[in-house]
Amino acid sequence: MKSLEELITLNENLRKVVINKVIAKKTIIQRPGDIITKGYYVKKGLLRSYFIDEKGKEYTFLFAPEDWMISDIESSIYNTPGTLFIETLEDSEVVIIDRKAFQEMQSNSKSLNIELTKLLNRVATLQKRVIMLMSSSAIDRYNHFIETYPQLIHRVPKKMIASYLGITQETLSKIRSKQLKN
Amino acid sequence: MKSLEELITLNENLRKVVINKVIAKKTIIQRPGDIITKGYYVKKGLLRSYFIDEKGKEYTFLFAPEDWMISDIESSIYNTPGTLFIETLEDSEVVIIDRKAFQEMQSNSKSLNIELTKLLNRVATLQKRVIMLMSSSAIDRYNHFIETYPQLIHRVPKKMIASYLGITQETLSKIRSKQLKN
DNA sequence: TAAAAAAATTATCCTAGGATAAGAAATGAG
DNA sequence: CTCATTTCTTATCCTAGGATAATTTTTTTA
Repeated sequence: MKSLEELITLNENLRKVVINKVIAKKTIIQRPGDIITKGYYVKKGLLRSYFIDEKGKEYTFLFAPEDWMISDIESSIYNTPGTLFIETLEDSEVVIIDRKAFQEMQSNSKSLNIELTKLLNRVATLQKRVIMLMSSSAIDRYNHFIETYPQLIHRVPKKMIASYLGITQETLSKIRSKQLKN
Repeated sequence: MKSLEELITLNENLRKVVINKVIAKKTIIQRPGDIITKGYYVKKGLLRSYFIDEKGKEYTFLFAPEDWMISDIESSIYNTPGTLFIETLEDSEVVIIDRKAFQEMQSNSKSLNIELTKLLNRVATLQKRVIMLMSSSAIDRYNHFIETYPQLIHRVPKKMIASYLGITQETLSKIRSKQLKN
């Protein structure tokens, strides 16, 4: 497969939606709350995305060394404020891709665009799941599950819900009985 | 946005790569080791994907009620044996989409296809990450990290690696010093 | 509708990894 | 080169959640 570099050089349209940039190390290039439609392709150096929870604890979401992409997918799909910081860990050269412009560029295949949207949704869901697994206690994960899938609690055996949350069914039982008392 | 249903009815090409099926509850429709290019869109009922680790412990990866998609993405990108079971939890009606045929159908936009591949890779990466977070101990996660990103250990502060693995930097220190002794 | 199988609960005991704290080592800035 | 800041390590103590096992409840099947 051709590198992004080569592709950009070759493709007339692509060159229009793409910007090259050199960024010094320890620069925060994106913050939670920003509404972003940008993705960053790393030509040289090292970027990192991370988030900070209410208690101020920091969680690294992704490292992006050479030839990786990094972005806050959730935000770029839904045009909602992002949740991630993105920063350079080393002096870096990146290609900035404006996803909006990119997507507008080719609306020729309807079904493919729908497939793309589905996939983006999937990435966003998994992104949230990883964040949950890293930062939340079993109780918080359970509560979040109930909010997100209120119907499923009645349709799915508890032990499978436990196995989705990454806890044992015994622990899930503890949590539920404790919650009933309050 | 139109439902998949409507789209299929409207689109001549789409109808060729798509099969409707009714499946009884508790049927396993896919197993680890299968080489799969299929995705399942749930019209009615409830599917679940899960995996089983070496110790026989079961982890639910995803629930798919009405209007969800479910598939083992990793396998369908790389044409490698899959890692997930997929089963019906209720009597279900699904639309089976052959991803290979689907993708061959529209190779018109090169750059879009590349974008698609990138995204699929991203989903696969996140899928593995979720599986790691749910099923592995801190030590295993650390070892896996080193194997996957051998260079990064030297380029990234330890505390950021800890925050990527979902552990504290003190615990990472414990792990590392224990490993040096062996 | 009875018997068997599977799922859920509860209690006890245990361990991986968190929190806290304090010192050592490394990095950075003037 | 030196002082200050950040990172890393080590030790102690503690807690969320796992493992095990026994009992109850629900579901399945004959």
